[in-house]
Order: sequence, then structure tokens, then C-alpha cells
Amino acid sequence: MNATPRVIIGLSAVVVAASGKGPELLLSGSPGAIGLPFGSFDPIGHRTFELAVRDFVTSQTGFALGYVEQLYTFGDKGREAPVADMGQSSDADRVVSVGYIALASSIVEGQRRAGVWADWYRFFPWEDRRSTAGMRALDLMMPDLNAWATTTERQSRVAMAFGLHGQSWQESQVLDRFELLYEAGLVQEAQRDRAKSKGSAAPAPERAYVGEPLVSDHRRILATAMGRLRAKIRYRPIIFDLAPVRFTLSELQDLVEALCGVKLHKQNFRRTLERSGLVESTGAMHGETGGRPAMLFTRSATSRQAGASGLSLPLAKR
Amino acid sequence: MNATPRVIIGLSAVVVAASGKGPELLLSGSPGAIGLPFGSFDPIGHRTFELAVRDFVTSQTGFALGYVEQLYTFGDKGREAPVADMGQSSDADRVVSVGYIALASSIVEGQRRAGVWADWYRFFPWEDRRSTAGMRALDLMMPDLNAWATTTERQSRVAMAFGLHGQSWQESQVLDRFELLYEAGLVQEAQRDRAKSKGSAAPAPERAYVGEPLVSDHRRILATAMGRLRAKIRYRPIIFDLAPVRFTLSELQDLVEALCGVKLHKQNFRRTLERSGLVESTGAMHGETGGRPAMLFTRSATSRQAGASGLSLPLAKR
DNA sequence: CCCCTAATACTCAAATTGAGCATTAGTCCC
DNA sequence: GGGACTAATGCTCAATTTGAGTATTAGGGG
Repeated sequence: MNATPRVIIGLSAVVVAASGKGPELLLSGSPGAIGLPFGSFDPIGHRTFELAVRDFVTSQTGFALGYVEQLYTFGDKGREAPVADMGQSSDADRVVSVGYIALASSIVEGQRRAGVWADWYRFFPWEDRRSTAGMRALDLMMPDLNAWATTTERQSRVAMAFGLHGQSWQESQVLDRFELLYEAGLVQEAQRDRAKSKGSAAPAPERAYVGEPLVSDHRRILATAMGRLRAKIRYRPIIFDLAPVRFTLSELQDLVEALCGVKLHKQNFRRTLERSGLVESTGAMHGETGGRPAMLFTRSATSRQAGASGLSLPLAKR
Repeated sequence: MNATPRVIIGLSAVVVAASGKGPELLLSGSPGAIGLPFGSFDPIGHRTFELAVRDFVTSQTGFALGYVEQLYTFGDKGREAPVADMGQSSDADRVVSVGYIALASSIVEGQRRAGVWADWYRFFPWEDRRSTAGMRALDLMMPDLNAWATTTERQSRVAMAFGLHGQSWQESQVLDRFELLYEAGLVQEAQRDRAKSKGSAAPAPERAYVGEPLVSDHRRILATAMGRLRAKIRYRPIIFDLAPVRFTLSELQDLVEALCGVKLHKQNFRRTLERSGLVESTGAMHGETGGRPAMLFTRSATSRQAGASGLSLPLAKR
């Protein structure tokens, strides 16, 4: 052909699984350059993106995916950064990356070893509001946020994003919050991208960045994924693609709470869940609770139908 | 490089504007081969997809876009079909198309001439349930649907998708319905794609296809867009990107109804809308109503804030 | 058998929906 | 100028759906 630069399609996957404690992510890369599992799309070999994603995640990590859904296609010049193991790309190529979310139900021990898993709140400490300890992350960055919010427009954005001044916290606005922190220079990626575009930069301002960074724009992709999952849990029964086959209602609630980063009102959670018809009790009981034994439930047949709705999230008081 | 086929990124845009009657689409192509505005992405010239979309829609149709949002990236081999005006692609290339939704507020007359606009229900007659006339479209295809639904699994899918047997109609499941009709062979694209993959096909079965077809997989992209818009209207105030600057509540309701294809309860619509704080009354009145003059409203400042919520849709009874 | 811990059951009030009925302010027509 | 007509607005009421607690209950461990 001609000198037209090639377009390379990269695929990145946010692979989420529920461990006992909460949502965990499958990561790849080496210490200091951690990122999402990433592969490039082969226009000949792969018939669909989804098959390609399943393929490279399995071959890179040995982990087989369950539910898979396309997230977003990132094509901005400037925020992507070439990733080492991406294959034979050159500077002249344009990399477009299609992000996917994949859910894997509770990790089987054998599979667990097949990759590096990490609690996703390592990268977004301010997103975990289940405990006062988690809330502290937000307090810690407030001074810097306030310093940045010099105009009323910015102040109002901060208030909306972080649920300040009477605004309510919206658990699914993960991307808004991340982008705001990026603009405010509170996440390390912001400094890195600026340095890159300015040539070799002035020394990084001495500042405590919030959360651990990821390679390229992977933390942004991850924020998009978290937001999408948290929103989707309300209108599609995807939570069951993450939960084990049989679970107690408390286990399910813990999982939802971990995913959404908020505490729910226990009795009301049960009530809406039972009323929704999404779960049905197996006869069996689960005894290792420390208190009264709990009934084990499974997802119902109706929860599998296309168009089944999701969970309501009855927030608990402060 | 080598003989690797190029990847071509196509961009297609579902451009929606509200005319007096309802949502209209910007189309391009010649009679018999109508499709969405479509352009290819230039890896050198375009910094972001969004800019590229704005660019080619404007240059193809002279129409300037307002709100723009990425929809989905379609990359399946087999359902895309080369589009004539796509540029210098060859058979060996792999076309990946990124779909966008764009909203343009009520059409200015001068701009209107700049492209071909059509009521989107031409392509999805069954999606308009505002009148009994619209409902007839569904009745007409029921025999064929029933003929296809040979298994209980299929029957249940039909019932869920089309709100039969006590199931409720979900206005945003446009894609589910379209895909089901595609599988059932009721839309012309299904026949066309089968013919293509089987080589020169048997003569098309004599059957009345439902809705007008579009080039390539553009009707599928459109279904995705409609579903997304209908869903999004509930949790983001995007309706105001479609409505004129000043409107009466009835006009706004008509617009929402046209978009969602359902009738709403008028008094309750007003109530939730006023309570939501998304609109505020300008002092002015609008007299040409035929009845009592109506107050003119505008979107409020809070409706512009990131994170503002959308409308509730109080359905009217049968 | 008593204590401790969760799970499960119930209760009650506040807020949100679903459905109508009632009023009102213009236009059109004698 | 008065009455008919047509939407826009206002209000009411009951049925649900939330939000928040208080009360029971069934195991495990001394």
C-alpha cells in the first residue's frame, strides 16, 4: 500500500472476580509497570473481538472467562502509551484500544494461581466507603482538591463528584471522579502524561499521589469498568455472574457492598431481593456463620432471562 | 511492513434531531442503499474519534453536531458489509466500525435542508406504541414470530422481548427485539447476510419483511442507539440536548413519548418533572395551543451539572 | 442451660407512584 | 359580551415502595 500508518487494535480486559473479601482484578506486567491484561487484535485470526479477548486472557494467564461485555473504545492520541508487550508496533502506528469487562465467578483455587490478582481499591482508595477507614482516603485528598478548586465551577464539580455539601455520593460516577483527580493532578498518570507531552519534564512536583498508578491509560479504563459494573448491577442481574452458585443472602450483600463500595441496610436488602424473584432458596443451610445458620440461595430461572432486572440498593445510614 | 491486512476504522453516526413530529435521523446514501452517515477514521489527521465524527458528518451533510457519545464498536466478521463510499478499502482489509450517537436540538430550518432526514420508526415500526395504529405493526408480525417460536425457550424469549403474556414492554430493549427478528428471519438483513455467506443464494423466501432495511449492519447500530437513548433518558438529562431551548411541558412530553414510543400520564409527568428541578419556568407563555396557554420552560442550571439525573417515565394506562 | 452471634421476621411512618377529577385561561363563534 | 371548546394546570386519594428500627430465633460454645 502506501505510507499510511497502520492502525493497531489493542484489546484490554478488566477481569473481575469475587474472592472472599471483595472484587479482585486480574493484572499483568512487572512490578512498576502493572497493567490490565492486554493483547492485540489479529484481523485475520479473530472473527470477533470477544473471542479474541477470551483467547488472549486465557493464553496469557490460563484463566477462562465467563461473562464478557464490551466497555468502550479508547482512541485519543496522547493518553494511550505504547505498552511493552503489545507486539510489533512502532511509533508510527496508531493504537486504538477496545476495553472489555469480564466477570468470573468466585475464584476456584486452582485458577487463582494463574495470574496476579489484586483488590481493585488499591487503585481507587476513595471509592471504598464501606468503613470509616475507607472514608479517610477522601479526607486525605480534600486539601489538594480544595487547592485545585479555585473557581466556583470547579468547586461545584468537586461537590457533585464526591458527594459534598449535601450532594449525594453516586457510586457509579467512578470515571467522573477519576477524571477530576487527573485534571487536578492528584493521580500520577497526569504528571506522567504532562511530562511526556512537554518533552523531558521538570521534576515531578513533590506530592502524594492518590492510589496506585497503572500503565498507559489502564486506570482510566478500569474506572470506566467500575462505573459500568456499579451501574449495571441495578438493572441487570450481573451480580450472579460474580457470585458463587450457592450463597447466603449475607454473602451476596457483602459482595454487592464490596463492588459498590457502600454499606447497605441488611433487612431491606433481603426484602427487595426476595421480592424481586431473582433468587430462590435451595433447601440447604450454611452453618459456619457464627450465629444462626443461614439459608443458601441460588439465582432463579427468571434471573437468567434476557431482560431480567437488577438489584435495588437500599443504602444504610451513616 | 508485511502482508498483514490493514485494519480500517469506520465511523458511523446515528444523528438524531427532534422535528415537530418526533425523532428524526440523518441518513445518507442513494435510494435502495440508505445508511447512516459513515466515514473512515484517519489515523494521522484525527486526534480523537469524536472530532473525526463531527468532522465527517459536517463535511458530508453540512450539519453541525451537538452532544456526541460513543455507542459501541462493531467488529464481527460477517455482519459488516463494505459500504460503497467508504473510501479506498479493499477486500483484504478488516473493517471495524465505531458507532456514535449524536443529538442535535430541534432542527433549524436552514440546516434541515442539508441532509436527508427520516422518522426512525420507518425502520422499526414495532417500536412505536403510542397509538393503536402503531401497535398494529406488532400484531402483523405475530404470526411469523409464533411460527418461529417452536421451542419453549424461543417462546419465552419472544414473550420477554415483546412484552407478551403479562410481561411488561421494556422500551429500551430495542436491540433484543431486533436481534430476535433477525434470527427469526423477519428482517431483510437476515436474508441478505445468509445469501452472502452461502454464496449466491436460493431465491429470497417470499415474505413481508418488517421495517425498511439499511445498508450493512446499520439497522443494528441504530437499534443499539435507540435502546441506549431510551435507557439514558431515565438517568441523564439528555432529553434537553434534543429539545428546543424553550418548550412547554406538553412539548417536552411529546418528545419523550416519541423517543420512547410510549404514552405517558400527563399529570404525573408534570409532577415528577417539576419536582426534579430539571426545568424552570421562563416567565413567557405559549399561546398557540388551542386551549389554555402553556408556560414556557427551560432546562435549569442544575440539569447541566455532571451527574444530574434524568426523567422518570410515568406510563399511561392502555 | 445460659450467652453470644447472626439470620430472619415484623412494624410503622415517609416518600413515591398510579389514576382520576376539578379548575382555569385562552381561542373561536355567534 | 356570552357560551362552547380545548388544553394546561391544580389537587386528591389510594396503592406501592422505601427507610429505619425493634423483636425473634436457631446454632455453637462454655
